[in-house]
Amino acid sequence: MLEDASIQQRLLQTTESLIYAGGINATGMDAIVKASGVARKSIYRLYPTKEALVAAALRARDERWMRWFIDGTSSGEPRARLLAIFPLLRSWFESADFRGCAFINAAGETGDPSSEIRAVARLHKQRLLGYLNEITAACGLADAAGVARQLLLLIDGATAVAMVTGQADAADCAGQTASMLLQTPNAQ
Amino acid sequence: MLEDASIQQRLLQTTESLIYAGGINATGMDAIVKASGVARKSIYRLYPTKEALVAAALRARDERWMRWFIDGTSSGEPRARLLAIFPLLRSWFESADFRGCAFINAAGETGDPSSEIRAVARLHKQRLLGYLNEITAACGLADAAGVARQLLLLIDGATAVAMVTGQADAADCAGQTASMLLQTPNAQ
DNA sequence: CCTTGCTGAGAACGATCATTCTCTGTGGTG
DNA sequence: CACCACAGAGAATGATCGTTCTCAGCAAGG
Repeated sequence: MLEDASIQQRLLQTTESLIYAGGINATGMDAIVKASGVARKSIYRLYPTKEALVAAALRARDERWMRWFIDGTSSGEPRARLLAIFPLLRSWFESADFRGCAFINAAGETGDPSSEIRAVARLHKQRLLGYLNEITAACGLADAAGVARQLLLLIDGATAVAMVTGQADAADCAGQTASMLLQTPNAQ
Repeated sequence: MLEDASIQQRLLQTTESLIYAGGINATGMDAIVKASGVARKSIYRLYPTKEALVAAALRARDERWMRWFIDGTSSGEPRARLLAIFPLLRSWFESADFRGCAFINAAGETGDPSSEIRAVARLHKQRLLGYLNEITAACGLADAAGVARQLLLLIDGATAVAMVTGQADAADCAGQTASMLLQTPNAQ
């Protein structure tokens, strides 16, 4: 028997990329079964419903995305780490399968605010904000929490604009804005 | 006979609010027929397919939203108009049926980049950017076009964050960032 | 060997999807 | 009055949805 973890990872990975590429509602269980090679019965034993499967796939994406984001912004002095965010985003925007923020897309597609999917999206933004807070605090900024929130706006704004318009240089624009924020008397 | 415009407006208005509240794919034609009181046959005579109907409803929302946005930012001197954007956004975020930017949501739900829906979303962002450009140009900023793009990022970022987290004060955060942008030596 | 439990493959289910069709007015124009 | 195009209501259609069920194969434990 293949280990449990293997089949589960394969299922979550397939689900994640299918719903990221085509949307949640437009992705049927048939497609997930066919693309992942995991049997329907196994899927429903692991997750009681499609919504639970999608939520789990989004949680897996959260882990992967945050790891990618942290890896790309963890070297150098704090200020350089902060400004490294935006070239990193640009490389993401330029990748062939870029389709915006999976969590904003998922939340936008989900009507019910108390849905598990919305909860995962909220958690992702909280985690991202928490990490941004670490960096701004390390920069010694007077209002580290406030600047972190501003950075979150710039990141999500650039991601949304790049998704809708296809212009990857939205990342550069956000980066310019961020460097202005660091030049204000905000710095300690 | 009720005028053509009346039934068409009623249809588009109903479609718009249903898909804004529940998403495109989750909103069935049955629901649109029932909520609008417009017969199926009439809908399909006006629009050949659901996608065309949704695109038309989004175009109608574009007009309505832009009018609302321009109305709320058209009085006073240019700089005041610019800063009036963010309280206006906040009032939107606080409204009961706020669900983020309808165009980002729609684009995020639509996999095909060449879809008509994506085209409407692109057009909306272009129109918004064009209007922001008018304001920044009226402010006499050195890099009016660049600041307009930054404002667009802040607006979309605040809208996305407010949608996911439910925190309406994302608008205040974006407003603080915008007023910093105006204090930099960017001003002419 | 036999049982037990999980696998993949796929059939079956009722519900709902977008779309087309039929039927019954109904209001305006000749 | 007769005609015609469109209105609303809803039935029919074939496809697809999420979910459950069946069945054969295979690995591990007694």
